[in-house]
Amino acid sequence: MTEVPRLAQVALDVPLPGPFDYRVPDSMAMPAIGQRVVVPWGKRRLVGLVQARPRATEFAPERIRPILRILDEMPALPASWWQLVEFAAAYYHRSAGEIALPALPKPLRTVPGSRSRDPVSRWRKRFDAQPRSTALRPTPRLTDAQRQALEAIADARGFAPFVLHGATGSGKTEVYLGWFTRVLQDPGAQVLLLVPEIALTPALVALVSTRFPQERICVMHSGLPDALRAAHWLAAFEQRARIVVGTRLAVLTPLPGLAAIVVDEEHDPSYKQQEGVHYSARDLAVTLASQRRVPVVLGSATPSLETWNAVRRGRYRLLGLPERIEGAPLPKVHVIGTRQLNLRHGLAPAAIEAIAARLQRGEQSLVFLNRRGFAPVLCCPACGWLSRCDDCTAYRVLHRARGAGVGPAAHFRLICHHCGRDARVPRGCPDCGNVDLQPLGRGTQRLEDALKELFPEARIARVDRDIARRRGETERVLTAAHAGELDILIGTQMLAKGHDFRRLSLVVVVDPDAALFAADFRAPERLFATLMQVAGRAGRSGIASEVLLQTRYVDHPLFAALAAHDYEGFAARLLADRRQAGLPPFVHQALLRVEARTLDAALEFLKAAVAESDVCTRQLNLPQDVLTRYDPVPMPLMRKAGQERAQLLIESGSRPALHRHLESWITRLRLLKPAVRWQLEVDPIEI
DNA sequence: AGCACGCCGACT
DNA sequence: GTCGGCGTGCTC
Repeated sequence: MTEVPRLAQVALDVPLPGPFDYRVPDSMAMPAIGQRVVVPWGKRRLVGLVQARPRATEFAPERIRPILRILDEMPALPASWWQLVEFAAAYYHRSAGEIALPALPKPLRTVPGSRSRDPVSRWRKRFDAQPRSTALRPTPRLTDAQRQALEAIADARGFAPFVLHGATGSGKTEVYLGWFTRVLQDPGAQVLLLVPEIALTPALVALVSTRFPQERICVMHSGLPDALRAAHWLAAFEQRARIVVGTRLAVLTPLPGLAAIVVDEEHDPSYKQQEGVHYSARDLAVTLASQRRVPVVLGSATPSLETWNAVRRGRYRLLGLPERIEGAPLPKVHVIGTRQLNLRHGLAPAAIEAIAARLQRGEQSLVFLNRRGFAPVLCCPACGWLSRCDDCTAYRVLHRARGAGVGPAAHFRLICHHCGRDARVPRGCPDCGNVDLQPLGRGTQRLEDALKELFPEARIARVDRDIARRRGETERVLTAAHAGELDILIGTQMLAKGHDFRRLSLVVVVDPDAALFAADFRAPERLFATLMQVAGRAGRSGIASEVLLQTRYVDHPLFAALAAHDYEGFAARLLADRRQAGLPPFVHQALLRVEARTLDAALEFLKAAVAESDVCTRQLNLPQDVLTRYDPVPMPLMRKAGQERAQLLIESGSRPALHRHLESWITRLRLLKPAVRWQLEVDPIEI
């Protein structure tokens, strides 16, 4: 410890423990905590955030470098924001800088060039110049259940977590909006609404702005251009925007007036960040609510088992919306066993008839297949060759190339969905030369061809990630669908969320079976949620509607629960299974993931990590059985983009014990300095 | 993560 | 002879 006058600890987005000590030059005013600064970092300069102002340092004083500049065109970030950042840093075992800086809009975390002058006031003007909505839409009459839920939430004071459980079409959104109306009567109040996907924000923002015509809505998601995102972020921070709608990253928006939080579709896996720090925005939203002492509503038709377990234990309060509004009945679900059937292009005769009937009646059908491309794999019937990816442990998927024709003239590519490598289809089998290569299985493109052949007169469109890559195309298709200009929609889960197609009265689910027997223990939970969601697209305007589910496993309990619209029964079963098997939410997990050039190197590192873990357990005096550590194993997708991957799972019934172990483990792992890339993930959702 | 330094293969 | 491959070391 050396006393150094005028010190600042700065959080930086670098994968080192941090924060880092810097000297404040005599000529410079002491920066406030939460202020942005430019500091030297090796040969580079970085933007950082002042995290603390200590009196002494453990770092060799002669190596301490000076802060170069204070960026003070906007106020310092508030302590309430730092509190969440610091919680996340501790919980996910990363430095505060790795949480805080990526949460800032890009222009605020990059060193400003010498000629960029005062973008902040430009952003202010830009946001404030946005027109407000003029079309005021009145609040619809609430059902009794909606009103009861709303009263319960609006009566709550301080931290109060609610689960709003209601089928698609039961009017959860109206409850959120009713709550916001009350909260925003306080002129200083701000509300935060999290949604799982960018695609869902435009419709929601439109709805919210007609309900709150006097407000400008702050939209926060990664699809916004940098400057626009900065303008919105700043408006929220400076309380010029009182309503924030956004995806997971919006949870880290500084909101000084925060008074209400909603996480819509809280079960959705996209709340878990899958790059950088793998945080769960839903979990952080609940923490944020508790830190700020405000109510939080988690809405879903199929709450996650973590959330449902918290309801069962009395930690979250359950509010139910038992029926759809406007008396729209839930669709009738029929499970069709396909083993004994003669399928045409993968479709059961009953499904084809049902689509034909909809065409006749001028109603819409949705055919759901959660697999994009033409066929999942290309094979050689003569020698058994399969279109494997050279760089991944996966098959390349046969895709019809963009703009190419249909039928035999179409030209195809082989694309790996994991690394993106894209190759032309070989003229003949690379192993035996056979020119008659066959696509195996079917994806949405092939299904689209089949439906066009079966129903040449129908207006058919497809929605999946390949379509979404074309600018504005998804929007175009969805608008056409809403306007009733389409008869048959084919799509992946992109189509399952949020949309309200008025004339849709049939959903056909093609081949959901792969997820039934997946290695991931969360697969059934996810499949149930997806199928509930896609089934919920049908009959929202009150037309009698049905869901036809094609499967080889008619007796699977998941389908029985789905047909009975019985989330609670299904959740109870899954929870019982999880408890029995010792899986989350009854244990807490962390995963050490490693990437290396060879699998041996990866496994070697994990073996060393196991030894270090033993040392930690001994040093911390943790009881022998409080932690369970599994053997290092190659990851399900063993090789990705040429990197071999392996992982080590560690779990405990005690979160504090797990976290104490992780904290000291990580310190020791850093000292191993291996030539592999590793990362610790807390609460992994895919194992 | 970047960005340097450093020591071995095919090329203007 | 060098341009550049990525191994490994460092950053308050």
